Parts: sequence; structure tokens; C-alpha cells
Amino acid sequence: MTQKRSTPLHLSNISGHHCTIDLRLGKLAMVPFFQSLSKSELREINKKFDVNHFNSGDSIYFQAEKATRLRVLVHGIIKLLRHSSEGKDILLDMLKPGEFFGTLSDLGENVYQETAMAQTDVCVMSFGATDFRMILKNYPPVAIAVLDITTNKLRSSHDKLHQLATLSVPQRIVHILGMLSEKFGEESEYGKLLQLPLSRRDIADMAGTSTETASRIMSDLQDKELIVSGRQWVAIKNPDQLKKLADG
Amino acid sequence: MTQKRSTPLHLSNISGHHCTIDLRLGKLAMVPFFQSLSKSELREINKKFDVNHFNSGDSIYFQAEKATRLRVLVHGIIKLLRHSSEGKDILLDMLKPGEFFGTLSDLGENVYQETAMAQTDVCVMSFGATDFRMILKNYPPVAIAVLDITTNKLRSSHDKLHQLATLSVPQRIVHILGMLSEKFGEESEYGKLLQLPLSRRDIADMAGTSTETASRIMSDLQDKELIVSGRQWVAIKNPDQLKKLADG
DNA sequence: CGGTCTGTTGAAGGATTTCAACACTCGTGG
DNA sequence: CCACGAGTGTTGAAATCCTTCAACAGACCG
Repeated sequence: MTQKRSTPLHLSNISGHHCTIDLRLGKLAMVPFFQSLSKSELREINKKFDVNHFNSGDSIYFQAEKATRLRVLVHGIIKLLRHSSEGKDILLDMLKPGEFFGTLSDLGENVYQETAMAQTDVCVMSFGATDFRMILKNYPPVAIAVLDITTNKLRSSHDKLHQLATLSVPQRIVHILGMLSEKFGEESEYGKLLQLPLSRRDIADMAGTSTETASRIMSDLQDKELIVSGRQWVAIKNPDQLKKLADG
Repeated sequence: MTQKRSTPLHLSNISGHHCTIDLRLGKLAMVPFFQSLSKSELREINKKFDVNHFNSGDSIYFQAEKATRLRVLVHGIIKLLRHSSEGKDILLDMLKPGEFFGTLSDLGENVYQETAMAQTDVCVMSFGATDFRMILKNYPPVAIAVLDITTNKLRSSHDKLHQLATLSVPQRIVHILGMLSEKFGEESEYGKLLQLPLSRRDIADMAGTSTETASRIMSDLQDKELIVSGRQWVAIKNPDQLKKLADG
């Protein structure tokens, strides 16, 4: 096994008092689907928001809970997962700042279909379902932007379905590492470092496999010198060869 | 094995000349996301549409083809599938009249991510990407309706991911039969008949398994008297017990 | 009436899970 | 400051589920 140093991740340990209302206006413009709005429109929307802080490991909301608020991630990383009765979870998505979650729909059940859990310390904005629908109605460009983002999420979900259905576990894990590296990758001394805490369990829950199998495959990739990994972190040492392995 | 009669499905063999422009106005109001529009607005939108007929087995568009038109299914059934390089497909969705497909997004690649194939003879309306975006912009309720539908598709895709990742093949197939029965089920002499041509291959491609395994499991369900099935058709004889099998 | 498509079934082989034991890391409290 | 315990990661071996290869039967089409 490779020797492992303590985590190379930069986890800016944001504490509760940094996650304040004052933070809002600056961040609001950063959210993709509000980019089409003017300053005065933003100010108007800004009044509707709440801001909350959660510690790493906390749940922002639970699966089957009544869905009343739409949320936007301001700082940190959040994972969306589904639980099953047998205790086997599946990790649907990893979110980074600017993404929204806890989506609401007039159709179907008004309960969250998944659990949102803080993967790091996080800061989250939220506002009420009715306020959100009002904004969609009054600002068509916002509705279109939200639609575009949702459409892309659907595509990505179809990608995952396709991978889960057609690829072997090692291939799925290689693909997952590739996708994570696009979203969270950052150059480092170890290669492309995935800037998020990521356990074997998380990887297993994304790939729909067991932690043991995920561990075995990660060890194998490490033996082949394609990745470097330690407790809760992964870096991709040789992205080209990893991509070759994913395709061929 | 149970003796099998020829198909009990009602396949109204619509031929090309029934699928005409004149059909449009009546069908347009049927499409969920146009329901919020007035007659005169519908007449306006109606001008932009094309109508086409396809035979069962035809492809309406292919994966990786440039995406230029949004389509609405008027008559018949369409399946959306993804191909993989190794020839193993996955069936993402089965559509019935009123549903739209070939979704466009300003973000990401402008190519279709899946192949749309006629499962029966079908009649399809379509219009250009720019026309569609114009409608979304000018009629906010339409944009919101499309968003709600897309959000629900995303939920359903997450459901499928969850099932694929956590359930055994028999459980997945039972769940798939349940979902299909909600969407296509119709009372018949055999029980709840799924009103669509459905091969073992289709079931296998939905469950992410091989046709042989799908066949074995269907035989097993038939032995247990939970379903009745023949060439390209399936009826659910005992929905309650099937549901119990899916949950427990 | 032959050919092709669909569905079925058996048997061998392989991939992955499961159970089990152990090693390492990190934070906490004695 | 060290020891402990919980959480995380690793590895082995047996068991299981599923795939794959193969052969064949029945249905539908021209």
C-alpha cells in the first residue's frame, strides 16, 4: 500500500457565524438561474431568503419529509441520497455552491424524494415553495434557466442509469472518478485532486456496489498507479490512462 | 407453460394518411403543458407544427444526432433507449400520447442523448428548437408546466437508479411491471393488461439484465400465477400479491 | 413452407456479495 | 500525553446471483 499523509483537502472550516444574512446578496448573483436578473430584481428576491448553517454530517432534510422549501447551496458540499429499507443507500448527486436542491413540483407527491446531507460544513439559502413559484411566474428567464438545469440533471441521471445497467463495477467506478474530477478536480502535488471528502462508502453508494468491492477496485487502481488515495480523499494521478480504461 | 393465444392488445393500426396536419388542433390541447393556453394562443402555436408518421420499429431520431426539433407524441407508443458500444442497450422510458421528447437545452451538447424508437405505429408532432424557446419565453405557464414535467421525469429517473442499484433482478422486474401497469394498465380478461407491445428484450433492457434472465423470471412469475404473458404482451393477474412481492 | 424473430431452458463459468478478521486514522477524554 | 474507541479502509474465502453459451420450440411473415 502507498503511504498516506493526512488529508490534502482544503476544507475552509466555515463556522456558523460566517453564514449570515449579509452573505446573501453577493452570493445570489452567483446562482446560475438568477444571473439573468437585474440588481433591483435581485434585491427584491433577496428579501424572501433565509440562510442556515449545517455541520458536516448533518441532514438538511430527510427523504419522505414534507417538501416546503427550495434550497440553494452557498458554501460547502452536499450529497443527495436515497435510503432503502434494507439499509443500502444510493448516492444520487454531489452538489457544489450555486446548485439548487429540494426541488418542488406541482405534480406528484409533495415530499422530498431523497435526503440532503452536508458532506462538509455548509451554508444554505432557502425560500418557500410559493415564493419560488411566484418568481418562476414573474421572471420567465429564471424559469427557463431552471428548466435548462433540470434538463441537464435529467441527462446526467440517464447517464448514470446507462452506466449502472451496462458497465461492470470497475468500469462504473472509473467513470464516476472521471465525472467527479470534472466537477471537483483541482491540480495538486498528487495529480488532479478531488476537492471533497470522499469515502469508500460514498464511492460504493454511487456505483451501486459494496464498500468492500469499492475498496478492492480503488486498491487495484492504486497498484496500477492511476490514482492516489487516502482516508476520505482521492487524486487522479494519470487522467489520460484512466480515461482510456473507461472507454476501451 | 400456459397456453398462449395471439396478442390481446388493441393496436389501432394507424396508417400514414390518418396522421395529418388536420389532426393537430384537436391534439394540441391534449398536451399537458399547453393546457393553460387559450384557443387563440393555441391557434398561434399550431402554425409552427409539423406532423409525421412512423412505422413500428422505425427510429424517430438517433442518439448522437444533432438535436434540432422538439417532439410530442400524438398517437402510439415510443421508447427511448441508449445504446452502448458493446451492443447492450438500456431502455430509459416508454412514452404515451401527450408526452414530449427530444428535449433541448441551451446548456451542454446539442445532440440527442438517446434514440427514440416507435414501439407501435406512431404519429408525432414536432417543431423547431428556436420556436420552442420562443414559446417558453412568451408563455410562462407553459415553461412552468414543462419544468414540472421534467422535474417529475427526474424523480422517476432517480427511482430507477435507486432500484437498479439496490434491488435484485427479480425485484427490479416486479417493480418495472408495477410502474408499467400504472401507466399502461387496462382491465382485461387476463387481469391488468399492459397495453403496449413488450418483449422480453424490452423488459431486460429496462431492468439492466439479459433477455435470458428476464425470461426465466417471467416464467417464474407465471408459475406463481402472478402474471399471464405471451409473445410481446404481459398481463398482471394478481396485482396485490405482486406488489407485496415488490415491497417485502 | 421455410426463415426469422421471440421466447425458453440447461449447464458452466464469472463477477460480485457477504461474512469475517484485521489495520490504520483521528478525535476525545482520562 | 497516551490510550481507547469509533469510524474508515483492507483483504481473504465461501457462497450466490447472474451472465454467457448453446440448443431448441413456437409464432408470425412473406
